[in-house]
Amino acid sequence: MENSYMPFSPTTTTTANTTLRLPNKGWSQNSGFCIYEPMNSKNFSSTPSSTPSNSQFHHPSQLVAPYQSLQLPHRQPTEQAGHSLAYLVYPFFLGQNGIEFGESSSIQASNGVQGSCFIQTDGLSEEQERRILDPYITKVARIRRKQARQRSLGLQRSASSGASIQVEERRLTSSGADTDVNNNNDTKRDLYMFCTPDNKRLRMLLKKELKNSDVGSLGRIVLPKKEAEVNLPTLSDKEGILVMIKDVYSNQMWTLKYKFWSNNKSRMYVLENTGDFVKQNGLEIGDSLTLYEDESKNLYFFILKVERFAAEASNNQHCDNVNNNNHMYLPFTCQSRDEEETSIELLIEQLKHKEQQEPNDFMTLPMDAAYSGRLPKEARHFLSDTFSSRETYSQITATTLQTSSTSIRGKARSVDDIQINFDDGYGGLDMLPDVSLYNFSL
DNA sequence: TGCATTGCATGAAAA
DNA sequence: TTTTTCATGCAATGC
Repeated sequence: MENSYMPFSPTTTTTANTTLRLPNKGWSQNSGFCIYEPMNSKNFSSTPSSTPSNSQFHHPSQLVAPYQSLQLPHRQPTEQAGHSLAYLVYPFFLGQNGIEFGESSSIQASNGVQGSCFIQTDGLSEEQERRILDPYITKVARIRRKQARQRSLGLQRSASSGASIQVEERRLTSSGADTDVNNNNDTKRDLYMFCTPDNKRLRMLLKKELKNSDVGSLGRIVLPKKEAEVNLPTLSDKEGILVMIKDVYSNQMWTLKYKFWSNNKSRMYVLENTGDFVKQNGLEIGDSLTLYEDESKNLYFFILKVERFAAEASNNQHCDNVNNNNHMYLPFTCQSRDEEETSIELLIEQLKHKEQQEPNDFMTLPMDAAYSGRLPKEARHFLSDTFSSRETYSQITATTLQTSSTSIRGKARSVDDIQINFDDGYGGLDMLPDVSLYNFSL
């Protein structure tokens, strides 16, 4: 007897073609999800399917040229009145006090759509201003960031540390601004730190850097045991179960078999029938496969082709709007406290006048310094409109860009843009970046 | 017989 | 040094 774990409804299998949809009109919330739906093994196939929708969300390979072979996290550009393009990256990383669109009346989604990941760029409201200045809020935000950072680093949350944070929050909330119940709800909710284009919250289950045997002809991907046992459905027998996994930013759905082999007194966990999955997604050694689940236990996957990203970026191909949050190019960074005090303005000046300036040079500095009032007006305006708290983002990165499509022997002919990334610092190097971009010409 | 698939065994690497 | 994990080799099996 074969079990399956497929919260996604398998009833809608039409075409494997990636469809396009608006971010605010994502997968149907009521598309007949069923949990642990039995599946006839004879009818099983790993053929991808996609949920039918009138979606117009752009697969990155269809949206922006640089992603045609990169399959980086998707960035949805949005025209903002009076500003440059801003980009959001999916799966979007959710800051605890940060990108909570639709939750704050002071932050309206653009296009008149509540709950979208797009942001209005009008001036600060009084409410926003109050929140920015409210030290209590920023303190809570700091604590929550600490929690998120610990989780994101993959640390097992010990009972003691968890308790201490709770105590600290309780102490803060004794004024009545919050309750233990809310804390618990928040803690549970905080596990879901990413967001799909249609605003489903995701939590990361496991990440696998693909090896030769994973992308070879065997059609199976070995999964890390610890994460599999903790985060994936428990397997009672060797038969395994069928799982339906959806691409984070396309509608493509795959049905794979999740099972284990006995290995001495232990187990090896594998995904099987991955041949077509690997082939169609063009997976190669070094690419990473990350599994997520949403709050309804639907499974999602995300592919990051790190090696090719590094290779292409280092060849200065299509550097526009490529973020470097993987910190692959780090010619220099702020080292001393004095340097950290450097304003964003000075940082940009240093980049501009750096000898032999090349694309992907970048510097970083803490958000506090960036927010010291010397931030360029446009960038500050953008920040204010985007984030409800100055504490939300802790680091700023300025990166030079090659904006000219012309290059000589792989080197940029000119570097005429600086891209500023606002990095919340939650994710460390291994997590998908939470990034918003602000570009302006030198 | 040959090829593909399955799952156990082995050993290197990491903890 | 020992234990555990995991990449992969390879024999058994099925078609």
